[in-house]
Amino acid sequence: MSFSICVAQCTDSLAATMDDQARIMQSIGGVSLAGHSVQGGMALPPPHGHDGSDGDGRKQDIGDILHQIMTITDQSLDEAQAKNRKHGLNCHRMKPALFSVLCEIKEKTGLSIRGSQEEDPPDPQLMRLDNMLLAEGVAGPEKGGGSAAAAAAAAAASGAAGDNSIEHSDYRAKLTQIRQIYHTELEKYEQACNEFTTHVMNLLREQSRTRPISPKEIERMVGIIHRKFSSIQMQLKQSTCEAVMILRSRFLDARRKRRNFSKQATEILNEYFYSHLSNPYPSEEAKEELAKKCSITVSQGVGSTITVSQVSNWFGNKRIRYKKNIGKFQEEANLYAAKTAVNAAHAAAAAVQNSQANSPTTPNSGGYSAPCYQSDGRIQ
DNA sequence: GTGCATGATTGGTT
DNA sequence: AACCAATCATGCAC
Repeated sequence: MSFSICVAQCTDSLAATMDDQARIMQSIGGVSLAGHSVQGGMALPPPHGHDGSDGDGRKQDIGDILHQIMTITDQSLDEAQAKNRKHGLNCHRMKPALFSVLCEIKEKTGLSIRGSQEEDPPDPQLMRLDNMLLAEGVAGPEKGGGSAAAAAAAAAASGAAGDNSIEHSDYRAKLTQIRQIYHTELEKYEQACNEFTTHVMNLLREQSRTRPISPKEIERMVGIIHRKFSSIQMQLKQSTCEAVMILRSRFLDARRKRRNFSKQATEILNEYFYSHLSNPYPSEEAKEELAKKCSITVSQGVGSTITVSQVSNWFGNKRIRYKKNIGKFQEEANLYAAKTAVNAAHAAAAAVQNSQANSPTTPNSGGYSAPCYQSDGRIQ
């Protein structure tokens, strides 16, 4: 975000303070100081003129110091001449007293922006953002403990415990990513704020040697800087909230999105379906078994995990679609019938190896049986 | 872009 | 609660 803007704005504030300084000098130009009228800044008597008397000497002191202040303020501080004057000013015996008076006048003339000095009531929008970030687990202590990766891994490891566990783990992983970015940025801003505050404070302290700057003024400046940075932080919070909202909506929408099962998973389901065509209603245990089997292919890097309810959906869809158009599925049915037959044959061969009962297996012995449909089309 | 395949959802039925 | 049937919405081959 715009760190440079903040810096620019703070620098503006500094420039404004410098303007204030000039105005003060003008305003006190006609003020009677130590009983003597001092004309406008630049129309001061020459700094080194002497008229002999002690009183006049003191007047001369004040006039001298004021003149130096004005010259330094108007000119570049880099100039060698200004350096000399600065040095002269610093060593001037009247300087502390005059600066103290100038600071007092500055405070009294109301140049301090009292309104902004007052403690602002907490911004309701900021509070909303904070509450949301806290509720979403972005701000505040980390939920559930452990790292994001660990949390995601734990969620994934729980497998088919919940239908949305995988999506949920994805959601949590992404949320943690947002959280990390948020905290990193926040830390960066705080660091930048501290650095900038220190820099400005040093600058003001340095300047306070050449122009009257009260500690209150420095405090105010720090306040201004902090406000600027907190407004940037609010932008960060807002962006984070938006990111969370987008993530949420995507997560919810994702429920409706579908991904095709892997070829292996479909094969497993089809094998079961066609080998149980007379009663293609797997029990809860069978569904769990199938879901497990299908999900194993995931660990081999294929497709995504399949839940029990997905297996139920698949069988529901398959039954209705098979029934609607048996002809279309005939080829597929024959294919899987042959497949299961071969499997069964292998199994049988392994079981009764070298057995005398080595009769050839019929295609249907593998479990394939013609479906029995009632007159209304219902699968029996 | 279009049409088909397919996983998910919804409302009704048993 | 499980299932059916219709429908939605996306994936994918062409």
